[in-house]
Amino acid sequence: MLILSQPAAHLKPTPLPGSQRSWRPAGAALRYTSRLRKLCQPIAMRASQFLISTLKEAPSDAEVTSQKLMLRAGMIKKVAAGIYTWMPMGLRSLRKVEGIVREEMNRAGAIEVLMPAVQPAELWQESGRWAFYGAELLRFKDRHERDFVIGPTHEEVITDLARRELRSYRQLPKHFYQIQTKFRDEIRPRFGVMRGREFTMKDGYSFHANFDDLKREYQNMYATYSRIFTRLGLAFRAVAADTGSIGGTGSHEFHVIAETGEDDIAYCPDSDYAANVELAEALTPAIQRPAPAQTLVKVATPGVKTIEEVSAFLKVPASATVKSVVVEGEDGKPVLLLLRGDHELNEIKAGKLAGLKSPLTFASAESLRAAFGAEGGSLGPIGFAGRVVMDRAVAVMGDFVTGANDDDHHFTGANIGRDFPEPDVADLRNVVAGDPSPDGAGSLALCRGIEVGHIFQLRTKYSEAMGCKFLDEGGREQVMEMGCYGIGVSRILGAAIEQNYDTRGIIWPAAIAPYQVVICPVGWGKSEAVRQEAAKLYDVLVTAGLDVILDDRDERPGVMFADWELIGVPHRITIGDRGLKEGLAEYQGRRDPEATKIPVADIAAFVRSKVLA
RNA sequence: CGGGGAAUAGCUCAGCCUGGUAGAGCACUGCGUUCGGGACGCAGGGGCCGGAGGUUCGAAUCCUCUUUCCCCGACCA
Repeated sequence: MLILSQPAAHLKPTPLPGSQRSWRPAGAALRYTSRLRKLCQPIAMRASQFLISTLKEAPSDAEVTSQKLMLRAGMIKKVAAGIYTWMPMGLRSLRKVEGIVREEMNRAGAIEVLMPAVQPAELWQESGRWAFYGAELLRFKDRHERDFVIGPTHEEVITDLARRELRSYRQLPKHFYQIQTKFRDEIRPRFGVMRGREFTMKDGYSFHANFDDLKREYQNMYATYSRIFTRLGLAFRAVAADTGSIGGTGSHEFHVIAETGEDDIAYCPDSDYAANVELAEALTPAIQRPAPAQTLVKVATPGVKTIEEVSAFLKVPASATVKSVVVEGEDGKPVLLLLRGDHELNEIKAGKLAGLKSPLTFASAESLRAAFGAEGGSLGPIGFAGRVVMDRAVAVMGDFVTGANDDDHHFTGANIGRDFPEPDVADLRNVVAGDPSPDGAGSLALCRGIEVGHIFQLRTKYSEAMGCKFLDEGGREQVMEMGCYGIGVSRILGAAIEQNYDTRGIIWPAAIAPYQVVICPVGWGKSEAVRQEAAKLYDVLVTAGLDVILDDRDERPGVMFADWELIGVPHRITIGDRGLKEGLAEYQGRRDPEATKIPVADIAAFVRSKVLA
């Protein structure tokens, strides 16, 4: 009914899929070869056949640059919190990252497998992680009421595979990897693909007859990861890391350096040293503790609680104050930790102190009152009878300010030894910029990083728990040594953008741009000459093996330029009547301030050299 | 988990206080004019105003519940 009511002019013949628009240059031969190439070279594309879905405004819930740009460029679409569809444009980049990772993993001697995303609970119960892993592990039951999980990682499945398949030292070492979708039910998914719940990860697991061989493979992966991130065109740093909840010893994280990173990294500009701030050692200062010069004075500090307030009220720098942190000991008694006022407690380091409750637990207000006779904000070591541990930086302080264990009072001129007993000394704080590098090569600087890779020496944590054993040369049964190696494939795209963008949009590193080259014909719909030149150039570049897209949407130049700059294609060629009259085309690299005029006859070779550069 | 905010067209938002059957910009469709940096005019299509209940003659608007999303916090003496 609707159709019948429409004027006949609205009824146009529907073009067949893949058919050319009527104004495409005629000629059976050209059409034939072009279609043939399309089959042989599926990477090349005409924009009118592709899906370009750019947005002028980013959805309001997007927070960080990479997320906004990926949404605006139409690379991803949000489906639920932390869950995205990869749009055609984004998928091309994702596949390129996967391709590089796969190539280098294969080159390094690892072999690819594909494990299930859904895993039976039994395996997780066997490793002990069913109970240990929290709500991040998405669990569900099937119709038979059997428990399953959606895999956040695959140690259990691969160890199960290895114990079934590998029985002899002759079969070792083996390194299996996969590129696969993981699910972690993050408390607060954010930053688009950088902290999604569903994400693509390359995870590899190696099995060895002895520790030395594990260490050899660890080095192999260290080198492989460095090669991968170099090929991806990212500025990165390998940092020594805490082994965290996964367990094991020996671990490096690979971080892409970016302002918006979620991790703090301490590195030495003068050496290779780099470590997660949580792990970087704060050395003992190379100075002696000064002799006491002031007398101990108790001063009223009404309403003054925080270090900033104390510092402002008494007009002393925060570095001349000592702050008190009270945690619970194994026996439930409070333990006082002393830190310089301007330093932060490192809970990982503190948690490793002997005799403390694990995990590290801060004392309650009631127990503070009972043990110190004062509230938080007025606590200090003087007069406290329990155990006290001070940071290395505190150990060299004299004449400092600290809480008086009396509400609204502080001491000035406090000194260790004279005013309270000499406490134990430990490394309790986060390093700060300017601290000496632990490798002695200079001083530390801090930066933010996005973790895109992680390598672990797992040792026998899982093989032991799950009975993954082999027979050695002597016929003795031994537990395998294991390593595991992860790369956040989808996160890499977000990280790459955080590192490479401008006001116009994304600036993809060449290796992972969805297309290498875009041809923008100005006046496609009305100029036969433009169509011919553009189509010819397109065919030449496709034949040359370049990853090229021809923007035949017949949009105005401003729209085309804005779209492709947003999408971040590295190389753009503009062809228009104006230039053709003089035999010229234009080339503009994504980072170039303006276009360069190049003779039409040379443009293909010119672009080719740019792409290969 | 605690606290705050939001939910209206594909996207960004207005309307809500002071109830009266829903708007703008961008996007989309048609026609015309334009045509080298996100064009213009005219004419259109598109929303059970997150869901459920209540108050009312009448609810996007007021009330209750619910769902979803977002933000902040979870180092502090």
